[in-house]
Amino acid sequence: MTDDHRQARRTQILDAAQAAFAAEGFQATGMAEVIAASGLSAGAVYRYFASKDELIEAIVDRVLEQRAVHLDEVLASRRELSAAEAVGVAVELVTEVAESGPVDITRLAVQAWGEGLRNPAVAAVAQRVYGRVRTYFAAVLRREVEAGHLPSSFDVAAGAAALLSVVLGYALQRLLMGDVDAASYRAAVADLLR
Amino acid sequence: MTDDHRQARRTQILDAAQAAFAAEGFQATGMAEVIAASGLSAGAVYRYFASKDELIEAIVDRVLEQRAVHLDEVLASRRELSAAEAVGVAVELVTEVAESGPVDITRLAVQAWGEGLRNPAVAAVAQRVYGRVRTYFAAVLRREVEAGHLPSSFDVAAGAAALLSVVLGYALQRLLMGDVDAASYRAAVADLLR
Amino acid sequence: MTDDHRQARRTQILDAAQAAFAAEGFQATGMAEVIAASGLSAGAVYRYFASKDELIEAIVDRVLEQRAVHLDEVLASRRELSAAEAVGVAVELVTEVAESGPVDITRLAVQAWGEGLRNPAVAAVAQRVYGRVRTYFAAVLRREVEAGHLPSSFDVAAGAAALLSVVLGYALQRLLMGDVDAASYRAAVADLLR
Amino acid sequence: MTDDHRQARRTQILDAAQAAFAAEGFQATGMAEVIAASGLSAGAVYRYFASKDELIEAIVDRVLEQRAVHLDEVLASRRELSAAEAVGVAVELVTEVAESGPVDITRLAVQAWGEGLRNPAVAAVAQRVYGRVRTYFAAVLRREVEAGHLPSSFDVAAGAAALLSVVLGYALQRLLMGDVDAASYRAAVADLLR
DNA sequence: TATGAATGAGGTTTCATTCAT
DNA sequence: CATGAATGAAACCTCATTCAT
Repeated sequence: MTDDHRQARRTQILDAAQAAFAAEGFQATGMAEVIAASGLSAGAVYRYFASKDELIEAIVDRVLEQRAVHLDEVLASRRELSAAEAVGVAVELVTEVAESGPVDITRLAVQAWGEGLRNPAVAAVAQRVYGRVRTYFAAVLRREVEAGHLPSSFDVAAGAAALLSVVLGYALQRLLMGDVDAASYRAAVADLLR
Repeated sequence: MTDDHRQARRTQILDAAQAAFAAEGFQATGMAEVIAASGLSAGAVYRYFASKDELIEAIVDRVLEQRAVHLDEVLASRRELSAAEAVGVAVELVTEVAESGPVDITRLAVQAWGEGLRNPAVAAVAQRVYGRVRTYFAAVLRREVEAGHLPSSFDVAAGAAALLSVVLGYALQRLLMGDVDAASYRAAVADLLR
Repeated sequence: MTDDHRQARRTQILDAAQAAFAAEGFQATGMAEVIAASGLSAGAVYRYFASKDELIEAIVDRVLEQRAVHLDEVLASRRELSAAEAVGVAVELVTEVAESGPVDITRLAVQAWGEGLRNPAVAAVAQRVYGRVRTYFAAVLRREVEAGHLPSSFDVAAGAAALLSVVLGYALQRLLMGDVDAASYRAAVADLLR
Repeated sequence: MTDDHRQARRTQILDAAQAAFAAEGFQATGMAEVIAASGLSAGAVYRYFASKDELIEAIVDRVLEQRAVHLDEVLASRRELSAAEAVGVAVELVTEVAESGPVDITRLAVQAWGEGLRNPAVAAVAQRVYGRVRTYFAAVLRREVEAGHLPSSFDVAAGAAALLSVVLGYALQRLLMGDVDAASYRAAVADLLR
């Protein structure tokens, strides 16, 4: 059959798996749940993904990649942001993604972190995608150095990691602590970064 | 038997479980592995922990609690820290803990985050412990507001969440990305916070 | 379509199945392997053989029948053989068949024996074909009795079974033990039968 | 628990598996059938045999080994047999074993031959046990050579293989053809070997 | 109190076969 | 006539947990 069909089926399965894995994590979710949620048969699911691990990797890749692409798009439309603004945009995006759709996809990211500690393929995906986000933050920080807002000795790469922390930490605390408000968080970050 | 004995056995089991869970995560680690690592029998382990979930909860509680206590102690000895210094101390503590001992306990924290999304008891532990850390950061920030380094409108609670993000994000990126250096990270955070 | 076409397709499938089944046995070989080896689609294979069992039966029938026909031809050209010579010719034929072609078809015979124990249709094929071979051996032995080389009380049918054993046992030991030489075996059999 | 217990359980499982595999062959028999026949749970069976393959190997080993030991004992009590007598004894033993017990164990031997073609461990067992039987037949034949009943040029190893063929071929035809009588077969073999 | 053998439901994956296109 | 995607029962095996000793 056509490649379109293949993509459609993979998407159908990934959508189902995304919801299932987001709810319970990768290891605690059985393939039976994914299969039932997909509306397909076990055989059909295994035609498109050779194993649960392959499915997990595809899910992580898709979710993280989509978020990064999303961030790229938003940032491309908003030029010359300050560090505080860039982080704020990312925080806003996390919030929007979390609240859109039937399941909160940001839960998957947290699950992916744990999975990445035991599955090198998942770790590689995280490194690639988060690396790209850090590269963007690094560019923003470089401009801040050039503008004299940060010392010339400033380590842009380490700073980018710190900004990424602020974003990932927001996503985590939003889910785990449940008491973080996007607007307050953004405002506080802006104040902290001057 | 005596309560001492009971505590000794629980510690023995928790130590074994800590190493096993840190390596592979909670769900992917079998009780058989924990039991073998503990040097006890299945029956003995189940005498002290009624279920795997109870064991997980105890592990998470102990690990997070120990870290918070550790942080308390260090901070109690270093009065009147700035926000940057407080975060720096926490980052340093994460690094020390990670590099001490045969297994990197910070891996457990990341696994606990994922587990907390599906297990309310684990989430409660995280909320309690991370809440305490945030309370400390809030106190630090309050001093910064009083000193005029931050506007009087500054939301200390949200700011404390952001500082916690910087610490947790460091622990995460250290494990998952593998390219974050504690000293550079601390320096960059100090520069970013002025 | 024409009957020729049908025969061509069946042969194409049987050739593929023969190789696959010879390698791994009937039960351990999946239809997927047969289908892939045949170069046809699953649907096509099932158009010509209603089930795996039917395919197995057809394979066994073809292979055993071909061997028996082959033996008939060779024996028809060599009249008035002694028992030792007849067995020797059969042993030679087994060796030639085993060593000709990309896969050793004699492996299929051994697999067919096991299959015959659970599949009456396969057993029936074996009974028919091996029965024919025994009939031929019986004729040879009858001549030996008439020539006075064997007592008149000699049970020709049982003797034929024994001679068949010598041939089948050769095929088996050649495959399973791997240390039987056709020439030595023939010579030893000739000596044993005087 | 004690080693006795372990042996008892293994025997219990092997007995059940023996019956199940004899009926349907190794590949066509599901572990569920073996487990049900054993009266144990799945987990218990897998405590004593790590995999189906390991169980198959243990079954083949036990069955072939028991037959060889049995043959050794019978032959040890009957010294100075002729080749015809030795084969006769073996044929008799095959018949007795086949007819004793609730399932015909000789079926397992035929299944083991097919399995040996795809499973090297099974082939190794067959080589070892049948090799021992051939060694015994070789000793018998050596005596026949020394007694002048066979030429001094006689290849005892090849001759032993031929005698083994007569025994294995009897077992096979008894099962597959169903029309071989032990007494007639033995008499015919005796006549053929003079 | 401690053991570890036993449980059996549930895990992931494969398989012969069908049928809409 | 031919395709190959889809089926879903069944395959092998693991697992958290229990309980007789």
